[in-house]
Amino acid sequence: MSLIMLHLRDLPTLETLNKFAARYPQADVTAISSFLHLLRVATDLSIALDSCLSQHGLLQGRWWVLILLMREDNNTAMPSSLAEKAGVTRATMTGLIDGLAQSGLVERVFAQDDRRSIQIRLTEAGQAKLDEVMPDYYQRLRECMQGLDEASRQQLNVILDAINAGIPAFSKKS
Amino acid sequence: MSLIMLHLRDLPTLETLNKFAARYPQADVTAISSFLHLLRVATDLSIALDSCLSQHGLLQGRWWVLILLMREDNNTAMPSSLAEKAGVTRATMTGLIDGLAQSGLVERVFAQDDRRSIQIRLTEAGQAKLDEVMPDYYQRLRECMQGLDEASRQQLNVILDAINAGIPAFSKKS
DNA sequence: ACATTATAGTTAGCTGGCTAACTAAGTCAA
DNA sequence: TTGACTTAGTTAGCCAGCTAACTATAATGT
Repeated sequence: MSLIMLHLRDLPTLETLNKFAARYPQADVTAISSFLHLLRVATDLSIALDSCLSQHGLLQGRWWVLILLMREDNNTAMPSSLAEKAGVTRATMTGLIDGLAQSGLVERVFAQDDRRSIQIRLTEAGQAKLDEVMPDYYQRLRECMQGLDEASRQQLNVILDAINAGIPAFSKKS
Repeated sequence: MSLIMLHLRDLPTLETLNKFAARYPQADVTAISSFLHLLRVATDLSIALDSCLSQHGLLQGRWWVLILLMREDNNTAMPSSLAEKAGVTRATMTGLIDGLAQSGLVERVFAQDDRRSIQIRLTEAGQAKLDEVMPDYYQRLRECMQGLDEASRQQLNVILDAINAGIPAFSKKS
């Protein structure tokens, strides 16, 4: 589950935005500004998450697979289901599982009823790794978000939903 | 300027969050929820942006370089300056410039005073490409954000600043 | 003046995504 | 029942980032 997005460092000044808006009348200056700000903060959060995980020898993709497995009742899921939930291709999931299996954090269990499919199971070592990483991750996240009260968090969710609703208009094919 | 981040598709339900919070008492459920929501929407926005740019034969990295050049007074900048503003390494910028130069959208101009450094200049074709892409990008972005009034955009900026202030606590090395 | 250090850019090789093509196994309809 | 289709997983090869090492040039200090 890696996402490619802008690695913005240098957000435009209001002056720059107005210069561009003068040439391109379609520009909605506050929309652009909020959009870039959102991508920028999300980028930095993602980098911070990488930094946290790397201190435990994990990367986002593999970490997320472990979490998805722990969510399951018997800590078991099919690769195709994991791929879908993680938002990666099945090919990518094969690679993630290879890495996790090599580290002993998950294991492949062959199904007897359908010999095409296999089950991926979180091992004890995998659970132990999560028990090491998650408290650190949750503690850091708690501290990161502590400047935001419940009302602001709620507001943020409402705003994000509104933006999300507009995304089809952004990515339309025409 | 590509950023690696979660490609989250399957956000946890409240039930799942509570299950994790029961095992890991450090968990701050609303913090986790808002954090993942933010990464998810940013991810989808980035994918939408990719989709828009690809219809004009561009990728985020190269597109951003063109914009940075257009921001400059004489449409000219040094590779190292571009790298810093784009948030990529100089090595990556070399590759971006190679691609843009091959497409004729920028050109390398050798400096006479310091023979180590070169200047990158936006060509007429590069400006024409921006004049093709930016109206489409701005129009799509306007439509995407049209569900958000000015007050909400302002709120979003305040919230993002608050989160941004907490990022050092997230990525601290200890 | 000349050895050291710093700076600008490039190259080589790694990584973790991706798509497309493939194997193997199950399903279904003529 | 057998040929076409679907599904699960893997493999091969591409791409755009990255780091580390390199060349060339400039600046600095003794």
